[in-house]
Amino acid sequence: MKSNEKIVPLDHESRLVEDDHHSIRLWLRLLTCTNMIEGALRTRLRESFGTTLPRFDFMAQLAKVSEGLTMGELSKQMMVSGGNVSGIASQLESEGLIDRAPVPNNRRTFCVKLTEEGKKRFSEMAEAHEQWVIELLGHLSSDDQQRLMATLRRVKLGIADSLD
Amino acid sequence: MKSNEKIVPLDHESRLVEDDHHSIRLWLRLLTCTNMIEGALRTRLRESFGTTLPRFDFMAQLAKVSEGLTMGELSKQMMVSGGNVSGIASQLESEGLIDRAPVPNNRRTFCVKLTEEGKKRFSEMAEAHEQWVIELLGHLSSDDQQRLMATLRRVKLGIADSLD
DNA sequence: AGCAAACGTTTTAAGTTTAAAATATTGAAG
DNA sequence: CTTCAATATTTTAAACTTAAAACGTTTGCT
Repeated sequence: MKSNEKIVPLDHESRLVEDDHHSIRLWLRLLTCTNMIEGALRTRLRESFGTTLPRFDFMAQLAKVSEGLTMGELSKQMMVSGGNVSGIASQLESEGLIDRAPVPNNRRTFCVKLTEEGKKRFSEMAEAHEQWVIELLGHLSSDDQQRLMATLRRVKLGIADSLD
Repeated sequence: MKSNEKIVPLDHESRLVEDDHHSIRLWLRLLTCTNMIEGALRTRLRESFGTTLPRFDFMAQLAKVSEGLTMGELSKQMMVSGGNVSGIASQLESEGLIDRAPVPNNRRTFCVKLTEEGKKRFSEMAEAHEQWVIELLGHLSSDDQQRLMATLRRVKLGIADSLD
């Protein structure tokens, strides 16, 4: 069974088992919510702008930082593999939306930035994207949003913690 | 800017704008949490059992329902495209973990079930999976878990609502 | 200087995912 | 009975994703 390597009074143990199932259900619900939002955003990005979520995310990271980012930083921010950002970058570069500039004292890295065209295209998409997210999450009360934000912060820190 | 098609007193409007950003930040945090958990589970499933998250999810859906499911039901439950379950099903079938049986009065659909071997393999994985999820989420207090569950329920319903 | 380990990125191979087109079956209306 | 729309699934093409290997670069150590 589960969590029974420790011997505990029965009601405590059954409580533990209940909590265990709660963790799974919580995870599945979290996943469902994320999938629903992701799906809605993907569909709309495609229909409205003919682009994809990963391309949008890539550009969003760059838009936040005017100095540009290295491929490694992008990979970390986006939480995807290095090879992944590499592929998306080639596409965006060939479309003239980003620019890879060499860095003075390090020939291994690039400084990736949005081009002017890239900034323009991104800002068009970003406004629509923000409205979509508000449409999807804005029905929550301000209090709910704040509490959720705080709880997810604890989730995030707890996970980081349990991954050493 | 944003949300300013209505004219409202300035402090209300700036409050609105703040809430807007909160929605985006909330979405990004939700996504981060989900990605972290998904990544951890994927890595462990691969290292411990040489399988993948989608294959595990597919089997998990079947394990919940002894009568079996059709491909369409699986697709809906897993919230992925039909073509996707189709591909995963062929793999699992060729490995002898699931079984596709024709349905009496409808030659279009299959009834997909776990084989005995599939049930055995799944139950081994399920226990480890549950422990991993508890490890990742169990640090939240029981109260936090319950509140989070309730709030995510509202999120889910609100999204379903805003998608018509 | 020479060399090994670490770093940053790209490439590769295998697999996942999607949207859309294709296929096959059912049901219903004329 | 025939045809046409709806249903259930599979196939296809393009894109994304990962882990691991390969590559060039940097850094530190002797």
